[in-house]
Amino acid sequence: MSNRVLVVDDEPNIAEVISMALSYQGFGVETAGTGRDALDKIGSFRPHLILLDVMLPDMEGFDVAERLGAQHSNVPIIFLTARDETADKVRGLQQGDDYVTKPFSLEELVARVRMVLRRTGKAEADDVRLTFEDLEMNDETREVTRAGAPINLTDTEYRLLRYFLRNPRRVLSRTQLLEHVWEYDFGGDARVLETYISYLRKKLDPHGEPLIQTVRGVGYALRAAR
Amino acid sequence: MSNRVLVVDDEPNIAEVISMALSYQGFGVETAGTGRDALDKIGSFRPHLILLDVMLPDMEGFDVAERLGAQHSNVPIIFLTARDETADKVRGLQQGDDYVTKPFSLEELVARVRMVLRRTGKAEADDVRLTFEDLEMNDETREVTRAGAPINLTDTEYRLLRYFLRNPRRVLSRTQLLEHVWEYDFGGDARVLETYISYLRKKLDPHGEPLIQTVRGVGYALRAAR
DNA sequence: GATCTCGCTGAGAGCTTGCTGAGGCGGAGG
DNA sequence: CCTCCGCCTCAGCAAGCTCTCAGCGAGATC
Repeated sequence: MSNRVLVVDDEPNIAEVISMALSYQGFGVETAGTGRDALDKIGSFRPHLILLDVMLPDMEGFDVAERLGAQHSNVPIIFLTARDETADKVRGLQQGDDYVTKPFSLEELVARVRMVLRRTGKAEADDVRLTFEDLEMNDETREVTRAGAPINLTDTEYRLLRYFLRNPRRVLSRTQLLEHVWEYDFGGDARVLETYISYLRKKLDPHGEPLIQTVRGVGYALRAAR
Repeated sequence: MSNRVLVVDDEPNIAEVISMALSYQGFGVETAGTGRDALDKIGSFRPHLILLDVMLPDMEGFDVAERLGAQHSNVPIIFLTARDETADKVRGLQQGDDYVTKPFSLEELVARVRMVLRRTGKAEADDVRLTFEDLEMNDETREVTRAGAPINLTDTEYRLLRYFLRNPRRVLSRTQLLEHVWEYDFGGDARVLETYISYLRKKLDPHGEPLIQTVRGVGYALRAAR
């Protein structure tokens, strides 16, 4: 059985996107659009973790958190908040809680969710070690090696590679990659992706077979050459 | 029992073509030409999914969607829209919704329909793996093998073969193939098809018996030689 | 068997898609 | 304030794919 996450956001698009990303990674997911709704669903769904938008139509996310605390003391919460609401504005962080500022990339969000679950000891078998062929990644130390040789990656390169490692062999579309690795409202030139694929290949391939295959007109896949 | 789809488009030709493609794939289909008509039929037909043209004679597709939301909250909608109406113009996407720009290939449309149904958990049996004789196709990784040997296909070759695999043994007419694999208003030389059949045979047959049979004067079929 | 029609395939033009090197910009750290 | 590093943009180049065309071969018809 996998961990359950309740997503509370009044923007259906956002709730949807987050929900898809999480269920893709094997989490059980339910969504709620209002504070009331959230409080209702907590009883039946019994999530291990709650993703909670700070701004909700009927009440502040914090109020939800407080009422929650009264009932189901120990469910950790990750708050979703706009970037300009500074960190200290996020009051009421209990032990185990965390927050993420919008806009975020789905990769980042999923990473936070895993981290909080691990921290609060509610995580299932954790996949901290990701491997494919002779490529290894440790998501706790952020170390990456190929055939034993250490590889230095920048943050973006790292998150891109991690998304590939979580979806090996599968063909990932440009859109999918941009949505997951970049911030979800990234509006810039889609060719960044190609640049980063190029960076990754340059760093990974000197130690062996090419691993990132181009599927022309569709996307990219992490797989061994044929 | 299979999934039901309501097709709403005021162009009878388009509605017809889509309807045929979907019923061919085992979906239950009804069509409506106006917004009023659509709202009427939803009650009796109770579709699992709605294909909705954005431009309708009596009202905007979005209005239909809104009224719908009021009544039958959770039916996902796929909007059909002209290519130049940019993505963000497609407002009001609810959870589970999607959109497709015209012109599209029927293969693409069917793929979207399946995806949305799967996403909203209303899908029937999953068909990610397609096989025929010793030929195998995995639609997630886009890997194709014959007798275990991997085969590299370009995008068009892949989509053509997939359509064959979804309709094995059946004789498929040129028109049918062109409509499904190419964009439905493809105006070019119909002989592309022959070229691609030739490409496919060249790639598939070295590993065994010929699989794509010509039915002279009619079309092609995927079946073992006799 | 002759003729005609339909289908097959090799070659190649043109276009789309992807790759990569160079550089500007901005933030972090000294 | 200056420097360095990582992120993103841009433009030119390369490669791959799609489609066209034409000539040939194989079936069909009489």
